[in-house]
Amino acid sequence: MPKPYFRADNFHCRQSMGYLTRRVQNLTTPHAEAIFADQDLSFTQWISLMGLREGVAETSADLARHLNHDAGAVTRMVDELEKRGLLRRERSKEDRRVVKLILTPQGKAVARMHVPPIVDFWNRVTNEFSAAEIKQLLDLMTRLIARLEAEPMHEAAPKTKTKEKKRAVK
Amino acid sequence: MPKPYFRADNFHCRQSMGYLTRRVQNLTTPHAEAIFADQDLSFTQWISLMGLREGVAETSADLARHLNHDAGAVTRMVDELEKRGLLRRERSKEDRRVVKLILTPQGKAVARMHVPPIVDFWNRVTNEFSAAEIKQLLDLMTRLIARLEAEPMHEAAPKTKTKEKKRAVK
DNA sequence: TGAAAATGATTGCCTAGGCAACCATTGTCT
DNA sequence: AGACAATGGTTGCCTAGGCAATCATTTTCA
Repeated sequence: MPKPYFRADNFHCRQSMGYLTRRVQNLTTPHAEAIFADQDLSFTQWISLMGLREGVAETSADLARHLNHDAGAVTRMVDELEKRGLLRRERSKEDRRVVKLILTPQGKAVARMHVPPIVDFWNRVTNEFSAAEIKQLLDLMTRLIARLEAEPMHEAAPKTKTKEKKRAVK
Repeated sequence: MPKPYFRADNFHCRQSMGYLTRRVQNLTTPHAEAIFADQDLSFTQWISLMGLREGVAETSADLARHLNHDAGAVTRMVDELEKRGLLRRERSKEDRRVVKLILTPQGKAVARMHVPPIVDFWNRVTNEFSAAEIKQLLDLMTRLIARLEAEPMHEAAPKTKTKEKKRAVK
């Protein structure tokens, strides 16, 4: 295991993972949303349809985790997509808690329809990168994602000294 | 200029820039917010203080662009930070529209105080990467950011055929 | 087994952030 | 110069999304 790369003394955000990844996101999102601005589908809705299409998610809870959104918010968005006939809900036989989300043919068509402008955007943005560099970047991010998925969530430090007896977390 | 890397036919999100960068963000944010959950400072507020500290931003408008947030929202957040004595506003002499945001000593202290847990987090996440790989990733993202900053925003296609006379954009 | 914990889905409520309107100031173009 | 566009900041209003409570179901484990 190599020694830590980042240091708290001499921290500079322009060379930090958090700053750079966040900046990429903050610059990308407005472009993506602008592409969808004149459509009757929001960027978030499209991502959801694509997630279902690609099997990355197949339930409401999957989408919530995937989008890092609240489960309630996703329920309401799914309501909307269902109302428009882009997907349907189907109670699972194996686990009767879960409701599977199934794209309708229209849903698949709408998802596919919006792929080209997004692909064009990324081709423009990466047009000064070699194929090897793009591949390198995708690979490194994929590995980073695997590590992030494995990272346990931070626990809040207890405010008072903890006694032997375990305290209710409230 | 190399030929386009991404293609709309055979699109797979797990090998797409948009999906991967978004996923990194969606996995990272909850961890960062968890670190701040028991503090009396939000992650967004900390980012703002750091942006001011590092000279990445020095006005409310800078912060709004930087965070990809609404200017109004930033005004209110700055109100809060000012009320807590972490920064002060100072009307610029050169351009009397702008209000410079100046960190107070307490503001600087609070910003610095929260650096270590974030740095630790990123060192844990990247502990299976070599220094060269981390550097490579940071470099590629930096170049990507430069291209994103240069990319012009998407214009909505006009709904009707455009006449010679330029139309008001409303 | 069966009690407690975990998970999925949904709803009501509330807040952070988006939108639009506004004013002040500066930059641009003729 | 002076008209008009662009920019910075602020406010009121509204909505998307977060939080918490609830119920149904499943999993865990003593």
